[in-house]
Amino acid sequence: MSHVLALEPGQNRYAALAQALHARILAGEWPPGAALPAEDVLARAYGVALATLRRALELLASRGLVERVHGRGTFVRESLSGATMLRFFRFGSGTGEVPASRVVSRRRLPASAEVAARLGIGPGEPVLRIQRLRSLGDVPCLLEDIHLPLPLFEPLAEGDASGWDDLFYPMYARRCGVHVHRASDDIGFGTCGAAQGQLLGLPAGHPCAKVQRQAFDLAGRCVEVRTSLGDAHAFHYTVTIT
Amino acid sequence: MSHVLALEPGQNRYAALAQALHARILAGEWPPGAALPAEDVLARAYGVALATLRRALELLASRGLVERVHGRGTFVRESLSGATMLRFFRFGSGTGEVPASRVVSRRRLPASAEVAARLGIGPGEPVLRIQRLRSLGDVPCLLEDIHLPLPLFEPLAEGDASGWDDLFYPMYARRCGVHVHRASDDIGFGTCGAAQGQLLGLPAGHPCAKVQRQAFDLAGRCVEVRTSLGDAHAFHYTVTIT
DNA sequence: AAGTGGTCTAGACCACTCT
DNA sequence: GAGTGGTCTAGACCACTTG
Repeated sequence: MSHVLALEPGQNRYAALAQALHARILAGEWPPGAALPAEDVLARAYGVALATLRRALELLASRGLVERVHGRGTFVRESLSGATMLRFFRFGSGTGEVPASRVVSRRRLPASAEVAARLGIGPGEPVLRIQRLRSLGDVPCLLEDIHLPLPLFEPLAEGDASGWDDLFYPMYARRCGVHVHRASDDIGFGTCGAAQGQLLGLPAGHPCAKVQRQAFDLAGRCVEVRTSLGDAHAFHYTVTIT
Repeated sequence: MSHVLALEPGQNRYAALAQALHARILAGEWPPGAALPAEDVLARAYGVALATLRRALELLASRGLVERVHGRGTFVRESLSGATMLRFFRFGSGTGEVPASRVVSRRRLPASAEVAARLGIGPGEPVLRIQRLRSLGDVPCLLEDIHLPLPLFEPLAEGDASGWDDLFYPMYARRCGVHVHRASDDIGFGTCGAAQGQLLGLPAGHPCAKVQRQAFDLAGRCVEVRTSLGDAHAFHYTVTIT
């Protein structure tokens, strides 16, 4: 199989190559987790030097689109897994304790204007709302409010929710074929309402950190919107600038 | 001038090369802002291929140690400049308004245990404490509490402080020869005291975002410790994970 | 025009993984 | 041993900046 490379004026060959491969990944030619053809095969297919093709793949790797493993191959990245909201908080003994997770409620409902805007769908379109409480050793610490667009996440709308995984993203991939590839967390401050406080074991009006997340798939569509609430005094986050 | 490359077993040539150049930069052979020798000169000096030397320089560039400019050269990075604490807050009209800056107090004093620990000096050693209020259009929004180790920052301890720059880091470089190269911001929430609230125009006990910064020079020594306080309701920050 | 970094090639050899 | 990505070389040519 031979491919022609469309070289826009002023564009590098490796950038054009990366763009071409990116498009083929989005088209589903190599699904998440699958291996791309070997370097020399791809290089011959596009008629470029090995080093040029390697540079294109390194570009895709630096963008988090593929993962390269010495001796094994180059793979399309699977969904995120290590992105828990708990990294924003200092709870418990500091040991890497595993947080328990309980689904408090689950309902179909029409998207509010705000949720629809963040999901990129029309207001009133059906979504699945999941409320979930995370605890460390019986102490509730984080309340999550999750909205999922509904035709897509139908498999989660029915059936037993008590056996769900602690990590949602791998579950989205397995049960709905949705791969979360990138997420954007917006950190802010607010107070909790009475009902929220009750679940968290905090008085109404207690200061809370509020993290609003949008999660995106490979194609850049927003597939999840999530608001997490936790005691402001337990919040901490470190940024390094250079 | 020819240089020998110490190749630890299992180490790449470009990594060793980067390490060697890093050491020469730390030693002051090329001060911040200065240009390194041209690629072919360095490559010949170390007896490596051009591509290998380029890879070493790209490594240093990715670590923020040098900056490469097409057609001009490779330069040791100068101090940070665009790292204002205001990026953590949503104040004013949202337009890129320039914040005014007023030094509220300046005093020599012995380092408290906490400040000493963060600065990496002994407790009780002399430091300069600067308190500074930043405002947007007459509205105070950010209170900064800065501690500087004192033998080093002597030039700032005396003289008129009213004409100081809005950006401190370029001033540190110009007046004290200290180049801030990296900074770590630790974000948390708390409340303000009575005196702090008075300066910020907030009631005592009002919820505040607290950003604790450590700033480091090229060699990794902590050269500044800073605590910034602002209204928690104005706080917001976005992180993207991938 | 001279000097700098950026792109691209062709090919040799090494290191890791799997079976 | 066969197949993968990682390192290194030598050299040609291009693009940008400066005098």
